[in-house]
Amino acid sequence: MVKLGAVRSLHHQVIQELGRLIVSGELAAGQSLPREEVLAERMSVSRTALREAMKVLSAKGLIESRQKTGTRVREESHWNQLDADVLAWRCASMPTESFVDKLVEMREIIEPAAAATAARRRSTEQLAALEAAYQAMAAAEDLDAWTVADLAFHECMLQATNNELLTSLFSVIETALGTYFVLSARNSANFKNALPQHLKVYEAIRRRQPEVARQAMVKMVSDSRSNIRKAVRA
Amino acid sequence: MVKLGAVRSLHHQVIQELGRLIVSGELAAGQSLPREEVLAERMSVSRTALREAMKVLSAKGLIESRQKTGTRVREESHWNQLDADVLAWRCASMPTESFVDKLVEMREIIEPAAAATAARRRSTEQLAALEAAYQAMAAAEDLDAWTVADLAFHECMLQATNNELLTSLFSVIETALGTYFVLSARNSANFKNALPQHLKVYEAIRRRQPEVARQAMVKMVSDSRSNIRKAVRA
DNA sequence: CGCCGTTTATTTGTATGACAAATAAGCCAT
DNA sequence: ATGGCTTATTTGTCATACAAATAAACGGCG
Repeated sequence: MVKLGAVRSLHHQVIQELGRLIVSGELAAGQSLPREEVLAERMSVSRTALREAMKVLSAKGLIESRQKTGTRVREESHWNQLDADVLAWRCASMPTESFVDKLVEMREIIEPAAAATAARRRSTEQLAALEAAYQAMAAAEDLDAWTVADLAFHECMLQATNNELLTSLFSVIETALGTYFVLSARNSANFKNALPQHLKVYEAIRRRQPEVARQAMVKMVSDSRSNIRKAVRA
Repeated sequence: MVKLGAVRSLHHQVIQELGRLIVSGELAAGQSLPREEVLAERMSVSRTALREAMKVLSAKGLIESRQKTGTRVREESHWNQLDADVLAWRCASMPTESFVDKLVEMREIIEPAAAATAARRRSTEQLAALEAAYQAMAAAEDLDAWTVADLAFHECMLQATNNELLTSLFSVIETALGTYFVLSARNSANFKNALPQHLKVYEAIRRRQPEVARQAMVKMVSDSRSNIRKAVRA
């Protein structure tokens, strides 16, 4: 997932570097950055590349530039917390339980509601896609295959809500949690434990039973929560 | 809310202009933009300013640039749907009922859950802030005062969840809905209708009763939904 | 004729230098 | 001490040149 060798471009590197520094707190809120010319030289890039990066960080709410005053790190409350990069930087810098709890909390709120909505709105095609994903999970022989199918299942379910905001939100949360999922899965010997629960969710969505789908999903998420917590602690 | 006269900067204008064009569909997905030099001249800005804008749009997932190939508009599924700008552009370009419904749906999912979480986690200070907001609503003499206090109430409640992801998500939804709220409020003669429901939510959070808070909020949101729908149709 | 490596042409990426615009801070006169 | 004026500093914008990547054209070879 994480492209290690692939250095996409200079300004991309700068975005990553500065973003990480800010989100991790090494550059505290309110603190002002060196002026562009100096910062550019210090990072060994041209002012052009630096500025392109700063515009992006600015769009993410991390910094704020004004003429004469310079560029300052903004308060945490102004950050685009739901931006994929910002989330990734947080995951990298605070692998504490508390942040994982917040991610899981989001999941607990979103997924059951999404399951219920999907049960109400899914089209025939969407149901077929969901079934295909389930079958792939059932047929999975190794952990990697199962993980791929699992993600596909959740993706299909979200698309079946026909609300792209919901889809987008969850994909963000999922990505962030992915960091820890890898860990949790590596440890679990029998990875197909959750299969029956996925079946329950699928069946409820097929039969258009929102409340049944919601309850099944509540259970599934709460189970996986304890797994993730165990993995993070370890 | 919307700064009409304030033209922040050139690249900011470019971001807005191109962003709007893409989200509205006037620049279709897959379509490739003119090359930078041409596009810059066509928009009467330097290539530098244009590029700074394009990097931001790229970060929002709207476009994708590659050497030799040029810059293309990305599929809708790659957009950062939860980005404040993207949402704003959507609100501006598709004032259809269906999008409002999606926003309201998000609200129906988030707010009750947030109320319940706040009832569990709120600190004494956060409760005090919530009460202050409620008192301001009760004391409001005109619509503007009430609107400000109303927003403050919801803001306080979300902060009381102590989950900044939740806070951030809702503030985005709220901003987007704000466009329509204005309309709905203008028409309602007795704007203080919702006051008793806010009291119920506040009381439940004070007494640390998650389920009561959730139910009260469910009711409040569903009431406001019908108001908004009426307003949008009008 | 068709395949495959090479060259070329085009487009984005990066660097540099110059100037415009805004504005905080210092200065000066009152 | 205060209010307006000047100045110095920093970001904002522009123009130009070159580097790097790579799709497309080319050309040699089986």
